[in-house]
Amino acid sequence: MNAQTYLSQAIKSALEALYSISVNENDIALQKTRKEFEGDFTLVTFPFIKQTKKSPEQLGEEIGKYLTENNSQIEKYNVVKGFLNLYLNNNFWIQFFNSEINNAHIGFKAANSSGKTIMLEYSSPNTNKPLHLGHVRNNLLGYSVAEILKTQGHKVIKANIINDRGVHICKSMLAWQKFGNGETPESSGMKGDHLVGKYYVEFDKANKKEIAELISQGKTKEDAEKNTPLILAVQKMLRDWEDGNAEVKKLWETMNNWVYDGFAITYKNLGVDFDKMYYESNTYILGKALVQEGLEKKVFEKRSDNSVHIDLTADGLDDKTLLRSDGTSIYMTQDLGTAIERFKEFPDLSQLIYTVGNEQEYHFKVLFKILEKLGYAWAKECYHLSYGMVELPEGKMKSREGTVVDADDLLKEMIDAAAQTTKELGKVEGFNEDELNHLYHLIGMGALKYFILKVDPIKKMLFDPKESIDFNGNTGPFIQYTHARIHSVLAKVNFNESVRVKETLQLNELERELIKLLHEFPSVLSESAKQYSPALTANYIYELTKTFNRFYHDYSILKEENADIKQLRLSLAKQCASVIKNGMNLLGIEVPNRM
RNA sequence: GGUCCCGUAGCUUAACUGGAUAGAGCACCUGACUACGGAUCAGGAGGUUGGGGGUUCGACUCUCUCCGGGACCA
Repeated sequence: MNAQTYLSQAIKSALEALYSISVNENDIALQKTRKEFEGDFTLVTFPFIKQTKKSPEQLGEEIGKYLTENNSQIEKYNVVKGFLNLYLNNNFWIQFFNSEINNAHIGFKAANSSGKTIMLEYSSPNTNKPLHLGHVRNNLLGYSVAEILKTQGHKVIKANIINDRGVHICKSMLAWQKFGNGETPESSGMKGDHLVGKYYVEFDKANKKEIAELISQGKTKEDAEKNTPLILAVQKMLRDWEDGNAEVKKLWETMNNWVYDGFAITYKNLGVDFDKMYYESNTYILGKALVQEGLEKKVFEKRSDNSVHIDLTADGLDDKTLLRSDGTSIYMTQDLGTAIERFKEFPDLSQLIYTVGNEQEYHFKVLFKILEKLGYAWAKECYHLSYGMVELPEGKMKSREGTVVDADDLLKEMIDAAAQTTKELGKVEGFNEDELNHLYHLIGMGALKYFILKVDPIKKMLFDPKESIDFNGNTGPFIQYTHARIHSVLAKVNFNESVRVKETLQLNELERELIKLLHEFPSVLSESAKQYSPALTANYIYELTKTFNRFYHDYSILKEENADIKQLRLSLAKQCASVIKNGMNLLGIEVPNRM
């Protein structure tokens, strides 16, 4: 049984027996005992002083005495001010450990056992330029949260909606037409997304010249920006696209396909995947039907100029336009239509999660509110997985100032750094070329992913390339190294993994600590899922790893003479390695057996 | 003008739903068993949790206000 449950129940009966007060088990504040005190869990007694009219210390003493006398597994207690520290006996922890001894996935609930289906949308790039550092955080976060949700028995559909239409891609197309001379990824040797991105930049450059030209002819800046020949041509191209002009569509398809080929490589290197791809060119029309629906339900109103609105001022939001007077639609309208469509497409869907940066918080607040007003019960299950911006030591990334960190460049740098360190340390004799490359990739990505995911998603994070390449301390490679070291120990012996540990064994303080940490993993996972935070999982693995390293340093596993203790240590090492591996996998990180 | 997020050691960060002396890593200083893998381990120094008020047995956490950084809506 879970230790907190066991203790809560015991405390509940103690309170009833001693003071005839009845409390809800959830109101019993149990926390891990801090390291400087002796104990496993601590009961805070302050909440009960009013009802019992006793001092916190007295309560602690009385409850502690009762608990140790009436519960065989509670061995001893001590009281410090209003804190009652409870110490479970070895037997309790060994029983727990034995119960999990053959479990290769401690803390994981059976796949699809919750009956809940969640669609988690992430990545969602535009097709006019390659992915950058900001997308990397999005991708890692989305992937990891999806994997963490699966551990709770949810069925998760990873979705990616690609913004493949609009002015942005037309800019690349037009510039390519004008200046490209038929250049292709094959002819240039450039990755497709980078090639298309190059023309997006070309467009911007050429357009700036035209703006300057117009201004020198006496136009205002504002006027000039709207009326350059290039801008007018792009607008025409967009209209042609919407009218289904065959030539434009063909170019559009060709260039988008270059981009998809490029993205596929980046996704593969990042190790992220999707169950469902959506393309905005297929879904942007869905908004139109939605507007009709909203008008019929009298949730939206049509103004005299034919524009459609919803007034959300009563909800502390604004008056939101959903259809402009000229009939052109708006992101919000598309997003509404798309959300509704998804619940039609997957009738068993219970939740929709959007992984999008925090600059869109307002957008999603409005989106969910409107869905609610339209009467969709699932609206309250929609969730914006919001995350902070990634900043560089020199400040924000700005594409105009060329300070954007390209995803592909970044991955390569990380992998190169991993290769260099690995070579310096020289521990990989016997690896062939493929194995080496795989190892470098795994370490480089481990460093990058851990660096990004260990930070609370909501916070903006600073990305210092120098620091991310550090492989010591609280880093991915540190954890990977520990795994490799455990593996190396286990590889040296034959031991029967399913032999249960002798229940009368005395545990030393670190063995005990490690078992307690393993016991904690299930609740870390459920909390991680509840908070949509891979950071909780990351920090836990680090804690486990650090504790294991201390244990490894202080005690010998293989040279232990007592066979029972040796068996315990081997099993313990094996389960620690397993939790480290499973936990890291949830962050999208592989762990090696050697490095 | 309105709404929202963030502020913790020099730097990067943690703290479970309000609990004990605010934990780590990097950098800096000092050490470690004739190494089950030193990408390791131990110790030192480093904090008025942006400032001030409030709520209470107790506040990094809740609340008000101000300062600073950022975002969004017209």
